[in-house]
Amino acid sequence: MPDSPGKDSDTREDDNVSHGGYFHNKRVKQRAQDRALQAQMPAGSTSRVLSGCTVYVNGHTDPPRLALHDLVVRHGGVFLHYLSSKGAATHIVAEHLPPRKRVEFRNCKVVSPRWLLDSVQQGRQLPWAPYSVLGGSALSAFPVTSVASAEGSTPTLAAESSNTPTVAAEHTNTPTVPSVSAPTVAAGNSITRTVASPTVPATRADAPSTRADAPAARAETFPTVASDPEAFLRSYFEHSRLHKLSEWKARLRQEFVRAHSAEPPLTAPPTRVLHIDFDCFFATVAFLHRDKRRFPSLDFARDPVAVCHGRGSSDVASCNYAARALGVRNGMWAASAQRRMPAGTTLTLLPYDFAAIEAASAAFYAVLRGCPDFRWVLPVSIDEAVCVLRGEGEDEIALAQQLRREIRERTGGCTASVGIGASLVLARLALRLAKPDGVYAAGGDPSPPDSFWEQFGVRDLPGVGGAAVAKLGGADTATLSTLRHSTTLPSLQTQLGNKLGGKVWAALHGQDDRESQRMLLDPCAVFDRKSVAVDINWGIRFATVPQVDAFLDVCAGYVANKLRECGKRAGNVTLKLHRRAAGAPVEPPKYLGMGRCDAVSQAAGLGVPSGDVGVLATELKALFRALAVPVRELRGVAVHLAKLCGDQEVGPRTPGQWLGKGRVGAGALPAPVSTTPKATTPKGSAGTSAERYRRLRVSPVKDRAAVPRPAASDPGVAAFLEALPSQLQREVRRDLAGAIGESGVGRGRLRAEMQRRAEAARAVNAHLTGSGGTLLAPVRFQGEASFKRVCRTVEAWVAATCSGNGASDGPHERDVLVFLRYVEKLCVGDRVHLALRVASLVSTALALRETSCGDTRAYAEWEHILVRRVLPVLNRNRLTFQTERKLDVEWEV
DNA sequence: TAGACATTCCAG
DNA sequence: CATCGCTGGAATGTCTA
Repeated sequence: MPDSPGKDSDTREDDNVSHGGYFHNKRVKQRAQDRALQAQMPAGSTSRVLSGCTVYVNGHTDPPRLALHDLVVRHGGVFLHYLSSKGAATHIVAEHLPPRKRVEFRNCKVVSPRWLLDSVQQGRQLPWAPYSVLGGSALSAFPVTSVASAEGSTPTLAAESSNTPTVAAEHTNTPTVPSVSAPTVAAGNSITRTVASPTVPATRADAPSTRADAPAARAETFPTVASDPEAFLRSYFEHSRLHKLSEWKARLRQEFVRAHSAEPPLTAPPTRVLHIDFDCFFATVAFLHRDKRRFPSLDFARDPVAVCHGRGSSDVASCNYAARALGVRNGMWAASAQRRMPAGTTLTLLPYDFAAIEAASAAFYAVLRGCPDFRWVLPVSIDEAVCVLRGEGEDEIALAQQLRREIRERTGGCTASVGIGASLVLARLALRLAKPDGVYAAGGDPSPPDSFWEQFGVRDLPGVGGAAVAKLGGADTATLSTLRHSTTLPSLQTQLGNKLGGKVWAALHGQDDRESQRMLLDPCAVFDRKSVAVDINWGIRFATVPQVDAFLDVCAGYVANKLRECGKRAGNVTLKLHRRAAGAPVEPPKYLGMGRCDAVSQAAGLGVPSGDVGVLATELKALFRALAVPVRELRGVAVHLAKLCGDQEVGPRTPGQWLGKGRVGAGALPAPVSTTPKATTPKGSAGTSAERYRRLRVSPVKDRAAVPRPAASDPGVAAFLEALPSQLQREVRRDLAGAIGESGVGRGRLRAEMQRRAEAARAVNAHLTGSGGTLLAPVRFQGEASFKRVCRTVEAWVAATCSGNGASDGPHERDVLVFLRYVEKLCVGDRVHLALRVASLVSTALALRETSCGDTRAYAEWEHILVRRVLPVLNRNRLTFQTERKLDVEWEV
């Protein structure tokens, strides 16, 4: 196969289309893998016979799955490792199907492996019907729409219809899920799922659209992280209350900043604030929007009601006051809540109604924002706001009652309560007394009387949670009244820490601490986003490293999109993983929950602030390998981006923001490190380590100036190194430090470090050898498939080409081509980290060589190869390398 | 001693 | 059938230059 530059042009187009989208196209990568595979095969053994076929293999087959993969790819087809939706494959290959699968795939072309073999043998795609595993008769064809959307660029349709003329036009609009019988069902696009009704009665179908035949709909397969990370995340977030809560809050804050950023901060804290929120919001909304035929006589005031997804280990998101009176609490599991019901009483479980919640919240905020008495309406959450009154003297209670009335009317019956006070903390405490469905104004001068404080415990104070109560040593039974007389500021600070101690002390005197006051004085500064994150700690179950990589790609896409939406870039990325705790059961009590876990995290500075998916994805994969959590033990994945700055602020020419710091332009070639002014070296590990690296590299060379060198290559290896993900940079530097005998690592840490690296090595090894279940074909270098041995070969090669006495000119062109090809295959074959590893290996080996012998010709030659030839290969893959640093390097060179 | 990073806690 | 355990921000502890 020719190495023509345009050979993956269609991939690039796909990339462009998907760039900036919520999730990027996984298929592109699969195809790239397969193309790489095909490129490795001898030219005579390939064909285009299966062109247009997208094949999924179900269950055990003869020949086995791997052989079929090979066959399909070899003959121009697309092989799916897993089935994201039934529309994704044109053919499902199986020997036989269990009954359940027969139902699931009853509208698909399910063929025996023989169909593939015979088609290839005869050199054309044979009719599939005679090979049908389901009996072949009168099967409806594959939905044309889904086939078309699955592969935009391949002429699938033509190939399909020529073989199966029965794909009649009548099917054009057949939905994938056959059970949606009513044509009036709203175009709920994406995945149709049967919403399990958590309600006690066994009857189903509470969903807004009525389904005549729900049981058939149940055959729908649900996306899992491993099988379809993108669909999993989308579906998960559509159903996660905590995700919604966070998302809504972020949106409200952003809207606030947009509307008020022009206004100056207040100079003095306001004297009166009003804290307002809905009573048991989710439960109220769920009740108001319940299926009235199923719950005709439900009485919200008397009957206990809770909102949750299921009935066992499902969290109670919200419950009404009748349920609370019986001991039900938010966050409790549904089964546990049920158990608290006295005999004869049942807890009614209602499903979430997120759309209705959003609508009610919109009405709520509309009422508040429309009130002329408020200087500011500060959003706290979807159902809660702090309103800052313009002045004093209004009739606060009357105002509050008026607002509550309007809110109830405009939300169709949601009640809200209002607490009023001279500070945030007093308004909040007052709100507690106001609930449910009331108003309370905290009075008293300068602070409320003991009778007010008597009604609270420490747990009622903002900022005081379980941990703080534990630190107070069971003081949770004391009322705030006794506490304010019995404690002192120093004792609180000893017990709770400086900040929280001070905060509690202030609260006991009816005042807000500095931190809380900031929200009143300069809300825009407080609401301005300082970090971006995605956390997934439910449903995380992986079997192989590539599955995790694919999920990290999705996460990177998600946070990158968030960054773009708020117009920011990140300077720092953290990967946080939850790992099943030793001794914890493999499957925890909560369905697909994380169970008992240990948390680990590692951060990486990006050097140049970035919002690029590729940069983020690369860093995340590197961090994942550094953390070395065995894939099967993973129970949670979180990505946090910090050190945000506006995306305008990162002009490509901002001096001092680049990694090298000293490198400002091609003309300003490296001043000796010793003379680099300290002040221009910004803080940041990348910068300081880079300095160290350069010092290390440069020092032992004597007569450098005497050798004519291309000006560009002077910062060569350093530039190359800096363009690597920070994790790898760190490793390379550690290697260097170790080799030179520099001991920058403490004793205890060293051991932990060794252990971690051993584990990381095992993880990578598992990935390589396929023992983790990877289906990737081996990539060979000089016939060698073992990465370890390839590394040794490469090292020896570098050594041989510049170990000379000054006579060596560097490597042979032929060898360089072979090496480049190897790196390229690694990249395309989804093993970027290995590509990076082997490339950094060369630079390390080189740096070591250079410090020990002065073979400058060969060294310069190698630098040239690294920077001008290897780096571009790495850069070519959008999702695997770092486009922005690439610019840096190219501009430099 | 400042700062970077890891970890913990809280809220809704 | 399950079930959807998020996320931003502050504070504190620890290590290093």
